[in-house]
Amino acid sequence: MSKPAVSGISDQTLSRLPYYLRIIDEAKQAGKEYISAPAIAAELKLHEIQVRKDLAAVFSENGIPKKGFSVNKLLADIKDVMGTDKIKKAVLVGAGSLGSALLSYEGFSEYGMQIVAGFDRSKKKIGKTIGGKPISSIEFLSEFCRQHQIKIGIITVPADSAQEICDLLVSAGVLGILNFAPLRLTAPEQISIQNVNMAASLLMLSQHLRQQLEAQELETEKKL
Amino acid sequence: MSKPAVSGISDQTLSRLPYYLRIIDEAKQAGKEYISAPAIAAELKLHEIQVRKDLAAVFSENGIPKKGFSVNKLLADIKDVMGTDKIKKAVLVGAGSLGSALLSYEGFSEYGMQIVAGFDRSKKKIGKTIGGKPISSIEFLSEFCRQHQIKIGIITVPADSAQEICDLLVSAGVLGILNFAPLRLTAPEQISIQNVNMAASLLMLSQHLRQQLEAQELETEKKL
DNA sequence: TAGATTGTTAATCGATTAACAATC
DNA sequence: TAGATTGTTAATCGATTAACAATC
Repeated sequence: MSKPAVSGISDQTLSRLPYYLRIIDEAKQAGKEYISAPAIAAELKLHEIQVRKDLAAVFSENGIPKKGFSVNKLLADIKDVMGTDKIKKAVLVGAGSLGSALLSYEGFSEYGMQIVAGFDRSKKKIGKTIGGKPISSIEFLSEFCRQHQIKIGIITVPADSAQEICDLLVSAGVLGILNFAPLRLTAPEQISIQNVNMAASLLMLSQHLRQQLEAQELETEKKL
Repeated sequence: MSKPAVSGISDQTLSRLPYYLRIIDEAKQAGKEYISAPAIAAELKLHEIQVRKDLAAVFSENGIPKKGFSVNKLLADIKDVMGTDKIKKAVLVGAGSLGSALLSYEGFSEYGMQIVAGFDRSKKKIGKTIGGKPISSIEFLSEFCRQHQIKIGIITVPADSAQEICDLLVSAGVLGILNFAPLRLTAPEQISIQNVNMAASLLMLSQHLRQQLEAQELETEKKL
């Protein structure tokens, strides 16, 4: 709060915050007042220096040599940066299997987001309720976003129509887009687009897996 | 196929392959025989050189100056690297809201993975079927993995029990883990762990959003 | 005081981008 | 041939890691 910081936090650091949050929260539960970078690093198998740098980026005060960082203050600052306190409303477009999945997923609120409505083109979906959220026709998307001051849109439509939906969201005043479609969307510079691609995670996994299996086969061959 | 390459592909490059695949597939649909790096780059808003390097990493032949890369051969090579052809079986542990979501999600097969069974501790879940997959007690996890030669495990349990499940999976012969719990798991070196953290994506999104909103407010103030 | 831990400044590393000669 | 596009070698950039003085 006291630091102008906010903008100076790298995406890499941001992506580690949820991990820190958890560890520090545990420390609080355990009644600890201070926690040190080496302790956190050990827990997360990260480098001590990285943790120190990350904490420095979000922490409004300084750590105390020999003791570490105030658990309570760290928690407050991290939560502040994460913006967990003020829940932001979002709409989701594309109630297919992934879309339905996300509509039913309750974990978003933990990170400051709440999906308030779903939209789809299919008449089969329109009118239904998924995960407690009503599904409406895409016709009403713009109107809804404007009326409810929606700033976040989640795109779970097929790649073909993703750009079109993106344009629609942007024209309705949405500023941030969480894109699950396997393409890179085009939008004005001030719109922030986060591409979530599980395909990539799967690829990396199966790549490593393949290497691992090959290594195992080599081992077996040697033994024979 | 002809290159030993496989291991030399960076995670960064891997994560862009799904995008390339899509563009190149479109080119094929359009009847094109060749596609150039600049063309792909323009489509994806990437740098031409990056595309060239990425393609070089996966392509078993060389591109042809002035023409570009053979669409068919590129497709074959990318698919080969992605291992999309041979579907790998996976189990999912933790049939909560995210777990159920993933069990119902059909998109994994597109990237070479198929969830064949779900496991949970809750008696409410056990015996049910989600997304066509049976949910069994965690008791039977090890046995199932061994019997079906499962090499991939998906963890969607709460952070508290994630490590325990991870250990269980590893002892049952699983080699790759897709972890959705917000903590970093410990496992023997040869086990590949991919952490999917949507929290991070959400954080980056809301961070940019906040900056954007602040910028807008400044604009408004100026006008007043 | 001594030692652990901090913040800061410098070195390393990997990925991206630039420059350029080779070639169809 | 001329020009577009390739592959390769070098420069830049950002993030991670190391080194070290400051301090509770």
